[in-house]
Amino acid sequence: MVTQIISTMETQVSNGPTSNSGLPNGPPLSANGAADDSKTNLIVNYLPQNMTQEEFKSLFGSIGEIESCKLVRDKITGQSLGYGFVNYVDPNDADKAINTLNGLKLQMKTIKVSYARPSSASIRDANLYVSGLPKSMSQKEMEQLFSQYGRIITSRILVDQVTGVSRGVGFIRFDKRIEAEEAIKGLNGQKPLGASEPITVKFANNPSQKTGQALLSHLYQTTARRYTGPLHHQTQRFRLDNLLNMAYGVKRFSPITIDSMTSLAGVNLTGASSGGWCIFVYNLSPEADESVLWQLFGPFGAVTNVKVIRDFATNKCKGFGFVTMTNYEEAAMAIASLNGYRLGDRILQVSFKTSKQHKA
DNA sequence: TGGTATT
Repeated sequence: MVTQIISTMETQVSNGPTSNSGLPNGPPLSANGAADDSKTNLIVNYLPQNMTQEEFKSLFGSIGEIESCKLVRDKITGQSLGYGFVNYVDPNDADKAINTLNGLKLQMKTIKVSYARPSSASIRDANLYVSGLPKSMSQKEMEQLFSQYGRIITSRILVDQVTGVSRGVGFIRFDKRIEAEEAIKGLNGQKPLGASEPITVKFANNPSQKTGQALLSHLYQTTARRYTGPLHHQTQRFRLDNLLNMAYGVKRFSPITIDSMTSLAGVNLTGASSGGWCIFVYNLSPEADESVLWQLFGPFGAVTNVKVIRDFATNKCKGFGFVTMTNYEEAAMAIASLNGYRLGDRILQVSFKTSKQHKA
């Protein structure tokens, strides 16, 4: 398992050689001679911690041809930093990826897909740590306070995990480092309007001063998770309820693109394993595409691949597809939850793939 | 001082 992790640490996926900038048919060039990928290059934020480069490429490759993509990882530990870049060949596919994958729920996360800003030193280290905020101040109010110094990319107020009350601590990421510097000059030690205490504004700690212990802990968890065998049925059902609540929140039968949950069928335990657990999904509509499979199965855990089987002549879905999931527990829960599930006007049949599936 | 927004 350690070997597997290390072998993917420096993986980069790219189709074709480095572009011949400036040659006929090469990419468009901006004024300074750099390739202009502003219409094709996307940044993807809030990825699940355990998503791999291969899963990342598979998800975004389902939209269109990828020029290159990279899941950004910690240089030392190899752990995902939770974001990545996808550069498409066709600007239309970049636009399509934003429209179809932005907001996609994967496990506990809702991913964000947007155009990447041109890479530049001026946009680095622009994240601020703010403390001493009035507990009553909302994220919106905090943004209003800081927006006079520049364009805010993200903001967050930390809350008590139990009560949900503000801890008076937050983060503000500006578009440009100089904007962050100006905000420190203007707001550090100042009292917001109506506040009784001054706030502290400084640059946020750079993430990732990971210790060797953190690396070992990560490797241990990764290794331990792979060999979990079948669970007792009761345990499975309990875990299923928990997972649905985690994935879908209180309205657990109403995920974004799914209109109703009609049944929770039993788990078919006959599936085989090799490089993951292959799941057979039957009764998809002719219009079904890969994104629907990502949306259906993504919330249940690590999905490494999805495939809609299409008719060669018409390119319409032949009514079925396959999903590969890494972990047995997650695959079993996805099957238990999605078998019998009504998608549009169709009742899905979902099971582990068997060698004689067509007889069903 | 969190979850991870510039390769």
